[in-house]
Formats: sequence, C-alpha cells, structure tokens
Amino acid sequence: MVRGIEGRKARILKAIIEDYILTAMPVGSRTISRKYETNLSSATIRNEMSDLEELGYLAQPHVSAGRVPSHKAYRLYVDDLLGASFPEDGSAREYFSRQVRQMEDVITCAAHALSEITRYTAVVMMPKQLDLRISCLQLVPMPRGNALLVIVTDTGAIQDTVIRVSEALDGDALYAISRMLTERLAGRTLKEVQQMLGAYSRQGGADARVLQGIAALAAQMERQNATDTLTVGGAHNILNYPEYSDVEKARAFLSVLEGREKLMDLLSRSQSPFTVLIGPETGIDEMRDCSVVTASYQVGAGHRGAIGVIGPTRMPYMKVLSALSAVGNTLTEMLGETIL
Amino acid sequence: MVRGIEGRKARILKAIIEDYILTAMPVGSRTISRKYETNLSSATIRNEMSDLEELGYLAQPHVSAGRVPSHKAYRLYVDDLLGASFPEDGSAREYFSRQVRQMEDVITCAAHALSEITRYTAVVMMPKQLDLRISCLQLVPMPRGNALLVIVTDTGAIQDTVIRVSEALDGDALYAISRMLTERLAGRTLKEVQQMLGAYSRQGGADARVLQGIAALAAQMERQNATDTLTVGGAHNILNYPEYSDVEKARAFLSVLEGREKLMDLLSRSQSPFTVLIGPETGIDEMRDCSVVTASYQVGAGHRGAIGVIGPTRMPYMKVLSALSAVGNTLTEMLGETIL
DNA sequence: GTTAGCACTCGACGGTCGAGAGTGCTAACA
DNA sequence: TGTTAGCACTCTCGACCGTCGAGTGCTAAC
Repeated sequence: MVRGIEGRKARILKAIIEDYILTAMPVGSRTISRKYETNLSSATIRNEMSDLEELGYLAQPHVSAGRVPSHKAYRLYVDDLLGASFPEDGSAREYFSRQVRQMEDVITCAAHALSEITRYTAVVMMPKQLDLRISCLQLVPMPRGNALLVIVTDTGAIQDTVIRVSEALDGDALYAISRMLTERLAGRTLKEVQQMLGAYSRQGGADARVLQGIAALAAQMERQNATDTLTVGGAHNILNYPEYSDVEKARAFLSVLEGREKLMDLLSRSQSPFTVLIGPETGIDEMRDCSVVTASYQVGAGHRGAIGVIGPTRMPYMKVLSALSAVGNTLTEMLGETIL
Repeated sequence: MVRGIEGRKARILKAIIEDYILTAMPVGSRTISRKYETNLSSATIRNEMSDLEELGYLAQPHVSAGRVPSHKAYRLYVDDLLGASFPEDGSAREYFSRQVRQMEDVITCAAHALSEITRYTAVVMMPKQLDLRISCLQLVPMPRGNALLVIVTDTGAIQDTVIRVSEALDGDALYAISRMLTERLAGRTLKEVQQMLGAYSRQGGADARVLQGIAALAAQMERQNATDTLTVGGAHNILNYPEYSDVEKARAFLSVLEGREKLMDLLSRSQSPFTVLIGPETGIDEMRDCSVVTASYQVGAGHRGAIGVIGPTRMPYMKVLSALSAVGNTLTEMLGETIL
C-alpha cells in the first residue's frame, strides 16, 4: 500500500479487499483472523477494521454484517498494483488465431479475446484517421456485369463495394480504367475525391456509375474513419456476477454499452500505459458498481487506440491488467505488421 | 380458429391469448367480459373457460388466478394466423440504409433490422455454398510491399487478405501476375486450387509467398462457406420481458445463443414460407418459454437461407410475421441484386 | 342458455419471531 | 501499550401466520 496506511493495517485492508473480490460477501473479522492473519485474534482485527472504517476505507452494509471495501480502498489497492509489475498473460495470443482481414477484424478479434480471457466485458477502440489519402483504386471483375471496387489508402486501410458496370468491360478494360483512375486520384484525400467526382458524375454518361460508386465509397470510408470505431465483446458476461443479479441493473448496464457515446468518453480518458476508473470515477451512474480498466496501444505512427475491460469494482485487477497488457501488445504487433 | 373449436369459444380463447400477450398476466373471466365480450357476463365466460381448460387450451397457475394459454392454444392461434394474410411491415427497408459490402454485411444488417423492428432476438442464417469456383483473382497494390489479394467466385462471393510481396512489383506487374493466375485458376474449385498450389509453394522461390497466400485464402474461404453462417442480433432484448426477469434463466438463454449449434438446428428446420415453433416444440429446454418464428428467403439459384425471431411464447405473432416477411423479401431482393 | 350470488381457494403482503453472524465495548492479560 | 476473551447488542434472513383481494366453481333463478 502506497501511503496513508502502514504495515499491519495495510495487510489487513488488502486481505479484506482480496477476500471480497473472491466472494462478493462482506468480510468479517473472524474470516481475516483465520484465513489471512492467523496470529491475530478476531478482536484485534476488529479494532483495526474499526480504524479502517473511520479512515474511509471500509464500509458496513449494516451493523452486523462484515465490512466491504470502499472505492477509496480500491483506489489505494489499484494504485499499489499499478506501481508494481505484473506478468503478461501468456494465453492471449491463442485467441488471435482466427482469420484476420484488416483493421476492423483485428479490433473485433481483440475484443473477443479480451472478454474470453477475463470473463468480463471488453471494449476496443480504434482511433479515427483523418485526411486519408488514396494510394490505389482498382476494379475487380465479378460475374454478371458487376465489379468489385477496391480503394486502398496510404495507411493501408481498405474499403470495397460491389458496383454495376457495363457487361462489355472485361478484366483488361477494367484494369485500364483502374489505372487511369489511380493515376488521377492517387495522393488525393477522400474529401477531394468526393468533390472531384461529384462534378463528373453529374454530367451523366456511360461510366458515371463507376464514378458515382467511387464517390459513394469514398464518402462512406471517410465517414467511417472520421469517427472512432468501437467494438464491444462479451457484453453479457456481466450477468455472471452477483452485482448484476438484478435484471433492471443489468439492462441499464447493457443499454450504456449500446449507446456508444459514454463508452467512447471512458476510453478516450485512457492514459498510457494503464488507467483504472473505479465506480463513481467513471461518471456513469449505471456503472457505479463497476470499474473500467483501460490500456492504450500503438497504431502505426503516433496514433493511439485504447482497449478496456469493464467489470464489477470487485475484480481481480492483477489478472485483468495482465490480460490487457498481453492483448494490447499483441494488437500493437499485429497492426504494426499488417498496416503500418 | 381452424378446427376443434367453434365460434364463441374460439373468440374467447383468442381474446384470452391476445390479452395475455399484452399483459403477461393470467387473464380472469371478468377481464374478458368487460374488455372483449361485453354482452356476456363473467359467469358465462367462466363456464366457457372451464370447458377450454378441460380441452387443454388453458391452464391455471393456481386455483384463484386467471387462465394462461397453453402451448396447444398458441398452436391453434398461430395456425389460424398462418392461414390468413398479414401486411408486410413497411418500415423494414429503412433499417437497411447502412453501408452494405457483401453477403456477410447484408446478413448482419438483416439481423439488426429484425431485432430492432420486433424488439426480440433475431437470427439470420446464410446457407453454405459448396464447390465454389474461382471466377477472378486479383492483387491490388498496397503501401510498403504489401498487396491485397482478392478472390471472387462465380457466385459473387468475395474474400480478401493482405499478403507481403516483393517491393519491386508495381501495379502493372501485379496485374500481370493476377491475369496469369486468373487464367490458370478460373473455373477451378477452391479445393482444387488448394491442391494445385500446395505443390507449387512447397518448391519455394520468389513468389511462393503469393501462392501460399492464395492457398491459405482459398482454404479459409472454403472453411467459411462449408458451414452455414449465423448471425444473431438483439440478443439481450430478452431481458425486456418478464418471462426472463430471472437472471439465471436469461443467462441460460444467452448461452444457447452463443453455442450456435442449437440455433442452427432450429433454423434448419425452417420451412417455406413460415414456421412457428412453440415452447417445447423447439426441443431446447432453455427455450421452453420461447417461440421461434422463422421464414426462409431465396439466395440466388435454389439456395435458401433462413431468418428467425426468438421471443417469449406470448409474442405478437402477427407483427413478428409481418416483420419477417418484410425483412425476408428485402433480403432476397438485395442478395438478388448484388450477388446473383 | 345466461346470470347473480356465494362460498371457497390461493397467492401477495405485512408483521412477528428466533437463529445466526458479526460487531463494539469492557476488562483482564502479557 | 497492545492483545485477547467474553458478552451484550444489532441487524438480516427465513419461517410462520393472518388478512386481503382476485378469481374460481357451483347452485339456483331467470
């Protein structure tokens, strides 16, 4: 324990917190005396607990119940943990074995991995990327007068869509068009492309469809990249914990997850390397019994994304930090490989 | 009501079912007398209800509670509905406005639409496609020595992945390779491609990476298409209904949704145009208080997929059928356009 | 065939009571 | 001065009980 509390008191507080994390039940003096501080009697523990309560670290649901750690106690406990080092969860990488297509897939994969490792709700945020520039543009022939329009940006982001083209165009013709388009559009930002093509396609003509398709795809791509993307995994893991055995509370919690704004806000407050928000610190009423543990990860040059775990305040922070650390590193690695 | 029950009894039973659907509370004789059959006294209704109970259409939770429809009653009610015509939900199309990339996106979109319209859990199944043949194969240049490998099949399915290539290869070179590969591989099944390339890539050499990439992508594509794909939307809508106000039940329900096998089974029993499985008919214990309403939709030539809604037995079947009908048709249309 | 009336049943609700858990306080002890 | 045993006290929880009200089934009259 960092400060404010010395040796024995600190040990007792820690024991109470850890027992409460395991059992979710108010911890009595006798439990501590038997399981943790076997050389002290329950009466002694009681005196210490009484002190700790006065200091604001413990609370009693009612007079004849045991003690429950306060948010202040968790704060102390977590700050202590964050100062120490913790092992990286070795099993994390296994969860990434599935097919990974591009950024979005990696993100989704990470969210699932994190929620499966921790058994809590996981959130992964991908930072927005502004002013993407087109690096390449290609039409791939498809059956029956369709073509797949693929746009690749300088950052390696990919977006594609199926458009209709004249049936007369074969692969070579489509490639010729692709080449010409790439020549004219490479290096332009998505916004510029939209403006340029807006003018063209209003003229109508044979290949207006292609140009319209490009403009639409560019617009969509920009829209998608201008906002931070957020993925949630294991949303209903929360039902596994007695804190949310009340359906109303669980529903409220899940609603917050659905309306992404508040989550965004939480993750954007993530600082490097780890941030822990406990209960009321989240600023979200439906999460007053939750903690949010976040870590940031590196995406290419300078961009930072964030990953986080949301669970009851009474969560095994050590394990969660290990998992976050592992998933965050894996993420940085994978995104470095495929994208940067 | 189709058979077994004549005029007034049928009307009363219908009234009971519809009231129960609205309120989720046992329906008393007085309620029916006042709200539905105002020209009959509650005593008369009581007599009829007593008959209906003897016939197995109603049940009493306890002697002084009202009556609750049995599964047999729902069966009758639903069979009656299925015989009639119902309006198509006009608002369905609005939900499809988002970006739609290819089959998977359409499926996801449909699941969300369906769950938002009905406020229940929606499932959408895409049928497996065996023996896909390659129609085109193309490498799109990406920054920093990467390329996007795109495979298009004759059915219009698309799969892509990022692979590393020699930095010396520019767009034209990649197109030349693409052309050659397409020439050699077009018309082959994914399995054949894997076999052919397995041999090549073992030889090593400069472009072994490309061939390996193709083989891997083909393998993945086949894996993905060989199994039916399933998407679930609005899973936790179930929490909105008093039938699942017990967290344990809700959890069990959500677990069934996660382990997809049982869902697959349910959807594969879907017959054209609509199928309704009531409570125990689902064969899933965790869903004994649920009904599953499914519809099938057309995917291209001959293939049929299925969409479904899962909610409490006491659901407004009429509305659900309307929604299914609308989403199913939209789906057929969209897949017809872009894929077929 | 329908209805009013009435006795009856059963769950929901609120109150009471005893058991058990855990506390705080006090006094004795090292 | 710190630790501990002992004890009275408080509070929750489950069991039990009586009341209330909803809804039924039955009977007799229309």
